Amino acid sequence: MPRVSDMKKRLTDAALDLMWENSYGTTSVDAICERAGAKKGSFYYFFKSKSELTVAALEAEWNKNKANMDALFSPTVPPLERFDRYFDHVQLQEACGSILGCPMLSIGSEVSTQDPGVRATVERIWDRKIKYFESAIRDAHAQGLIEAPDPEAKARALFACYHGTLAQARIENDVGLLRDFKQVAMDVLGVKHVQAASS
Amino acid sequence: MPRVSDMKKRLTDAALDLMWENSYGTTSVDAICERAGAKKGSFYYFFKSKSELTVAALEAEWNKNKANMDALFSPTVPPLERFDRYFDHVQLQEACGSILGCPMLSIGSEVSTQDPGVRATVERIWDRKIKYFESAIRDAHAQGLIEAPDPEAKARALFACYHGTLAQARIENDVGLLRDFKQVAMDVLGVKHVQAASS
DNA sequence: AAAATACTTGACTGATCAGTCTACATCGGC
DNA sequence: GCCGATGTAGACTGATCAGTCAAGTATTTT
Repeated sequence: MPRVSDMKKRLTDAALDLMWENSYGTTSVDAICERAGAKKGSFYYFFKSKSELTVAALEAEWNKNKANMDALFSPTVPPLERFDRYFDHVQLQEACGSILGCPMLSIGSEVSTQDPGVRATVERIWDRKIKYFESAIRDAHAQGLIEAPDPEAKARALFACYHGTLAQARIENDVGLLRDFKQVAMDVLGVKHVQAASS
Repeated sequence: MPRVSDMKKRLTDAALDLMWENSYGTTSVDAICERAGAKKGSFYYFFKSKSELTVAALEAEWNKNKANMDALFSPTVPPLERFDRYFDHVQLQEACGSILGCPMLSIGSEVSTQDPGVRATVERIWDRKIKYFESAIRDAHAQGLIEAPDPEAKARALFACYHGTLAQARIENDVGLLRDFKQVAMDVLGVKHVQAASS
């Protein structure tokens, strides 16, 4: 066995996988250990509880995705195009498996009244994501592309719609909703209709 | 004890309460029994499993709300006003406690990969709710109030946004999002902006 | 080679889980 | 007054749960 173990990562990966496949509440420590190839003792060597592990797993997942978000929402990209690229990216990821947004949403709605630590983490990560939306909206407003006197509120509203669509798409196992979301986003942002006509 | 017991209702009520306060997965049969003042035997006299109870509870809740939905979405009401009234109604209910939409959403995202029976029930009830949206959208389109060549898709998109906002409002414990949703709904529907000015 | 560090093992505890079972109570109908 | 139907009571089973712990094994440091 190596001096520095990869078990911590294996545990957080396993946890996120299982919570995505099932749910936070129904994912047991035993199951996480089994999938990670760990024994109980190892789990509690690294983490004090399932809650603490979840926090670590979510933060790790965020860090993995941050660079990508930075690129997609780069100020060098025209503001409305940032959303375009982002929702394209989401749709692509969603088509073939898990992504940060979705396990976070299901975990979020599940623990919102239960686990304060996990809840705070989810909110913290969401706030960071909303920041990307917000600055893109502010830029779009400044360029006169949209009318958004309150970028923060607009960002939050769009984020909520986006998450709802993500959740619905998952529950009904229908990517169509996600495919159409780009247009919905433009509507919510208040962009003048560009009829993506059939020819 | 009366000939006909109210225990069935007490059990479904207790179940929905607990699932709203916590979640589907973490709500145990024992806890439901305790809250309903029932013993294990009574529970399994009425229901074969937690899953079956949940289905019954959701259907019962829907039936309780159906008349209200019919009134709010009555064809006698101008189509866009139906949404206005509905989201007002939702906001009011949400401000002081539970409502059908929300426990259904959290249960839905939780069991989407687990319990097929509950999942099917959630989808069935959602489909019914979407029908209200859909016909209002079709009417609005017919009256030239909005441009919606595909009312079903529009209804589903709006429904997803609505649910996302509901979920977000709950998680962040912020009714503001819900208050603003009427405008977002109009945007998604494609209604020309009516600036609800500050005077 | 000894000691310290970093990690692993798996048995164990006590609580809680879903679900079963038999015995019992209360009622309307006769 | 008794019978069948509708419901209730609660002990019990075996599985699974989160979390503990003492003992062990590599690997690096000294």
